[in-house]
Amino acid sequence: MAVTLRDVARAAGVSASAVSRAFTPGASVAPATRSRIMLASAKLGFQPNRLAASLTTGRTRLVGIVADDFGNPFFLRVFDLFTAGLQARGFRPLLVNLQAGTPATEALGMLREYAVDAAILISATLPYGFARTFRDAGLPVAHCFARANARPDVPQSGIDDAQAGRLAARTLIGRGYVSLGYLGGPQQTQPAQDRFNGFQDETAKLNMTIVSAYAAAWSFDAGRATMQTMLENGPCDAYFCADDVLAIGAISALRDAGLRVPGDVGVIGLNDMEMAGWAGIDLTTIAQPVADIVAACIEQTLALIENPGLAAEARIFPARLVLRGTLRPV
Amino acid sequence: MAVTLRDVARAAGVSASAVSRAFTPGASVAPATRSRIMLASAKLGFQPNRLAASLTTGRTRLVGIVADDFGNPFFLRVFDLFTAGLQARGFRPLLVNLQAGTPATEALGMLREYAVDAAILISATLPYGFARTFRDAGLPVAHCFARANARPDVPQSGIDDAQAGRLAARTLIGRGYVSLGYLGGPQQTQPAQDRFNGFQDETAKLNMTIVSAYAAAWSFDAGRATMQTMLENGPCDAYFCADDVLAIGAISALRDAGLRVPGDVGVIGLNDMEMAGWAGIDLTTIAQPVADIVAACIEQTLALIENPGLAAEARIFPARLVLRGTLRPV
DNA sequence: GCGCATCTTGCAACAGGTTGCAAAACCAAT
DNA sequence: ATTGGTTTTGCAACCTGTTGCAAGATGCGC
Repeated sequence: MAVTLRDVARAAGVSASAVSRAFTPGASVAPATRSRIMLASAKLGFQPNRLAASLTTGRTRLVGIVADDFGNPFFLRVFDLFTAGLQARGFRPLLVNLQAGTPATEALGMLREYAVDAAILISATLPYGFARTFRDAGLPVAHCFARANARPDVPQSGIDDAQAGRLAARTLIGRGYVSLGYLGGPQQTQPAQDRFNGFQDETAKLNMTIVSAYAAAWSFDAGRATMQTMLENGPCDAYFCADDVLAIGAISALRDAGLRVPGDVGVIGLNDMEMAGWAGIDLTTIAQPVADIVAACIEQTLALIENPGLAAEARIFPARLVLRGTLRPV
Repeated sequence: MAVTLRDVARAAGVSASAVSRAFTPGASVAPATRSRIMLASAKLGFQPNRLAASLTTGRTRLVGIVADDFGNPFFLRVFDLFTAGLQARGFRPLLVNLQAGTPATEALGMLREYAVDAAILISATLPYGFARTFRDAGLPVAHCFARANARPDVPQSGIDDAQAGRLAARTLIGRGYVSLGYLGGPQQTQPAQDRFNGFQDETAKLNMTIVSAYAAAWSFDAGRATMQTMLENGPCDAYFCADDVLAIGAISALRDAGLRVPGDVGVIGLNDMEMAGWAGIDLTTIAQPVADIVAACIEQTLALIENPGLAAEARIFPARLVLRGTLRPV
């Protein structure tokens, strides 16, 4: 059915090797031969099969994208950047949509079946050993949005969650909020803990105590439900929510309880996803430089493919305050 | 580096064919032999290379997902459903992120290189001939969220946009709104036109005239900007926005102009994306049964792989009204 | 016109599986 | 034991490209 190398070879009156070389930049072919081959290819509609080529070259130019949070709108931008970025560099993304609890070995298997050149883990919630399973199997792997770690097991990129937490605390303190609350994502996830730690470090300097709670998921509903529970003991002056969606859910609960934001209570989120800036939401938040983080991750991944022995490095970017309308003025 | 069939064959003391058959359900292997092979495979960590297999079987179990709108949060859910659905049936999604204006032949080339078994177009904005280019090249293809068409060129699934438009009109008319406006997405896209046509059909029955405008993209900013322009001639009683994100942008413009929603002006959107239900947005909208649409599309695609001669069929689902807080009570 | 260096080309082996075919092994019945 | 039928197995060819090697072609300087 499909046109093969040998069909073209026959049509152009050359050997199969010649056709292969015509499609390999820098290979030894006479210009006249090459153009004759290209002509025949165009006429027959030939397109080299990269998978067949991968058998000998050992490269598929396929990169596995492993993600487990398709609920958070923040990730749409991330997928866009990853897929476009890989595509621009001649790689094609193969998606693995991790259902909660899929073991690492199974995800690994799904990718090895297709001989991907590398895998990228896009997740803040994946357990710690996940990336290591991939690396130990000899598959180049990078972890995006992982916990900041000066000496990581695999290349990683993201923000320093503790720094983001400190920034949130300083921002709230600077506005004169006194009793502070923290609303995190699932407790077993690193970002939820690290953001809390940074937040607490800064408040502890002033001997402030903070209340905290962890939502069951990084979602609107979980944020809303958790805030409702927190409110049973009365509201704080302001809350740091470890994620924008969580923050929006929390605000919904606050307003339902008759509290005005920012009139009665301040809220600051994290991520600066697109809709944080939408009217009706207008959320003050801490931004991750997503484009930089993704670009760094792609760079790390491709470097690792070139040189599998490369030492793992952490690319950590600063988080940045984005002021909108959910905190009172200074 | 990687463990191959022959390594396992050697370890298990059988031929390569035996190993291949051990991994092929229903193939002729003695149970004892199979378990010996499986044991050896497990010990060596062997995993069949599906790409190598595809050379002889002609099947990669790869499905190309072609999408061009990573800006609309609605699509995150769609990606989730597609990737999970394909995965559950043993297919792996290969993503093509279409930049505006990428010609169909180029997208096709990216997929043929990897010998995908089929392609799925996920887009309401792709030009009409796109899918046909794929089909004419002999690649099974289905189009999700395409224009409802009783006799389509390729299998398609989605809602009947005209019906959705009629539903919007009837809803607004039923609430007593008199002067009505339509805010569509990019004018050259089918859904923007068809939703308008349905909307107009219904209003024409009552001899109402409607004002209409088309946004430059299916985005918040475009919706907001277009509504600002529309307001120069004074507001309508209510607007039907052909997409939720557009509607949210439009509401932002209305409120900025000092108009209350739903006090002064009513707004109804389309899609019922998750955040339409969030507090602070609370958008009345028309829902597409996304899960059904995606499931139908996957089904159609896999059926087409099995039987490439299958006649193209349109699976059209009814759109449904979701009442929230942006229309005045009846 | 010759010799030598450089290009170009085809052959054949190979990458990692699959599969038609025929031989070998097995089983039960005579 | 022998026969006939069914299973199981291995051989070898094949899927589509790539690549080392050596032979053939070309070009250049003298």
